[in-house]
Amino acid sequence: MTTEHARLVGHQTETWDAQLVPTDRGRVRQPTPDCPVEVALSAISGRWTTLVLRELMHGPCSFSELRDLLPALSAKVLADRLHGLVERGLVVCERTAGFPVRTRYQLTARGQALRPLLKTLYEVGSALAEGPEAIDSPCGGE
Amino acid sequence: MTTEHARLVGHQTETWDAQLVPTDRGRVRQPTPDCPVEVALSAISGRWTTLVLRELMHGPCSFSELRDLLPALSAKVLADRLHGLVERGLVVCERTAGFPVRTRYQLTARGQALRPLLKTLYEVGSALAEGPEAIDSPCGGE
DNA sequence: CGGAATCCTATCGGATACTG
DNA sequence: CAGTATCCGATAGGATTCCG
Repeated sequence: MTTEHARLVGHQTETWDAQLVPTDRGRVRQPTPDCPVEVALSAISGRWTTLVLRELMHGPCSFSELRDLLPALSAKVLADRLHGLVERGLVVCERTAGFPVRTRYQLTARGQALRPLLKTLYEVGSALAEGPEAIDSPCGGE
Repeated sequence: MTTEHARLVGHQTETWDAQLVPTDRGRVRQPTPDCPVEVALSAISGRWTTLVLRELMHGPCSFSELRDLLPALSAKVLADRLHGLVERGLVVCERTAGFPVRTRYQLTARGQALRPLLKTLYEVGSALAEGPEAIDSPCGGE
């Protein structure tokens, strides 16, 4: 009875895993935008986003530097990603006045907060990749 | 010069952040399927997936139980998600022989490996949600 | 240099209806 | 109960071309 789920949904008494859902914000039955998990997911959403973030974690970059670091990423998609990141306050962009224009994309403090997430993605992904001993599960079956 | 990036890409000497990219598998310039980060991302990819995983983390569920727990999730999408998870060896499905048919979706050991990821998503998402003190960044600008 | 504009295809996810 | 089948609108994201 240790991991029993008393999830009699139609009727009160719902227990939540304190590790997965520590606060009320996570007690959702739909992918609502204000659920912390959704917030984090949308921060890294979109193809190439984690790679762009990885480069920026390393230090500020100009548009072209990012293009050089990720040659297969098209200008349009890079601009899309960058705009999304700026929109969410994860990155700031500074531009020089002169010509040719120079840009400087840089993580904000909030953007830096994504570091542990990238780290965990890597760790968990590594664990999944190396261990194809799938099939059986020691879950808490009754 | 502590966090300088000696990323002279066109020419050798690339340094990698040992925390973000500890192994060769992550030294990629594109979203390749075998990069650990991509492996983890594809494990949780798709709308509703993290919610389905959350329920399964709590214990095995039948198809209908999942539908009750996530009422706004359509049968089609739930089936899609479940199939994807089974395909990747994160979940197993058992069915009773009799009638009516009963199912039992359960996380595998690999599926359980996603727990720390869900936890981190929640934590990082919470940090982002509560701290809109965006703008300035104490990054390692030169 | 640093993009924006346009176009085009693939896939996603939701609604609805039906089946073993 | 546990799905499948079909349809369909909305994006995502890549290629290409042009602009300040």
